[in-house]
Amino acid sequence: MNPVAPTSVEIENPRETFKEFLASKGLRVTNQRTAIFDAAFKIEDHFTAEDLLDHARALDDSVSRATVYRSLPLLTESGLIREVDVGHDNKYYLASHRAKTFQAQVICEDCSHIFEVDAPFMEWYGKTVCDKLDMTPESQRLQVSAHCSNFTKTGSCERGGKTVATA
Amino acid sequence: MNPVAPTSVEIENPRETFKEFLASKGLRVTNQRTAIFDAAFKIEDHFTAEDLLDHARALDDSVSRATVYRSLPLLTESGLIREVDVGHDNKYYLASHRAKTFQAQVICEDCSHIFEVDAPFMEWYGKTVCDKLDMTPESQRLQVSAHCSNFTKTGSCERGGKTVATA
DNA sequence: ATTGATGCAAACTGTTTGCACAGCT
DNA sequence: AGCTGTGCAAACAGTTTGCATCAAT
Repeated sequence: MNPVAPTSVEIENPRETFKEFLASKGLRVTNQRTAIFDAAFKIEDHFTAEDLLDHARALDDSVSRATVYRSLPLLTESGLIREVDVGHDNKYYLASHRAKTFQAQVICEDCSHIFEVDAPFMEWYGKTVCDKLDMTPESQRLQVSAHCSNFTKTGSCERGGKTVATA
Repeated sequence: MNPVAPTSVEIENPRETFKEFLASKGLRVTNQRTAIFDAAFKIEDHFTAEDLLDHARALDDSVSRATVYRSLPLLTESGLIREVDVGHDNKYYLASHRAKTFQAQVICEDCSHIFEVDAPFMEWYGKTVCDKLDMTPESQRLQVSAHCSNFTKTGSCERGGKTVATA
């Protein structure tokens, strides 16, 4: 559909990839880490640390909050989970296979829903601006806060559970 | 220089404007509120709540942390101060007369310095994307995290105190 | 004189950390 | 056995709030 859409990195065996990542850093593959990873990879939406704790506990009830917080940096470092900083109260995360490389977020002010939309030009923009400042771009993010016209009318902006919109 | 640069709203008498804002909401003009506003308007850089407390106390040492936090929403509501959410640990603010309407931020990962740069296309982008989702854009922000090549070489990326760069 | 605004300190939220114990390898 | 990873609870940072007092209108 979109001829220049950024490609999402599709990983064959993500869990194995995670284990390899741990091994490569000399870290152990524990039940908790596996449960946390499995949970994170399975959640279809953007999630918070607390959400992740809930889901991970459903898989292994020995998982503690501390371990979730200690694992999150590992997950993001491995590239399998990405941090989506909306600037709101707490941080959000999203499994990488649900997001493409350069995407912007549209945050619904009414229901807090986060839509991921393609924004391939972001890379170019970051480079252009950084060149002028003699800097090297590391990452960029583009976020639009918006109101759902559906919500304003009907008082609800549920979109049938569709979370990752490719507008 | 820039033919389509967004214009910064220049206010003749900002302190008076703030007083009028307070009056219009039936709020009292207190010494503390005035001190906090004066401090905020005078700070040349992006500032945190704590920075503002320091500066406000220099003008009126009776100002408390609680009042600063209680005043910040007033300042942003009045439009005289704007919130610049960098997603980092704490929130940053900036006097509106130091920022233009559509600007992006380049955040130096090395010294945490925030550069404001023109990004007039943001408005267009927000509208375009929101149309597709049947939403109404409220605000948009574009942020680039970057490394300062100067810092990497010399271990310092002070740019002569220049904070608001118009790249 | 009213009634809103303030300072203080305690509460709160999200996250991090010290410590003793559990469990990989 | 040795040492990493864990759960627990306490610590932490930034922000919010309840309450008695203070001061703008």
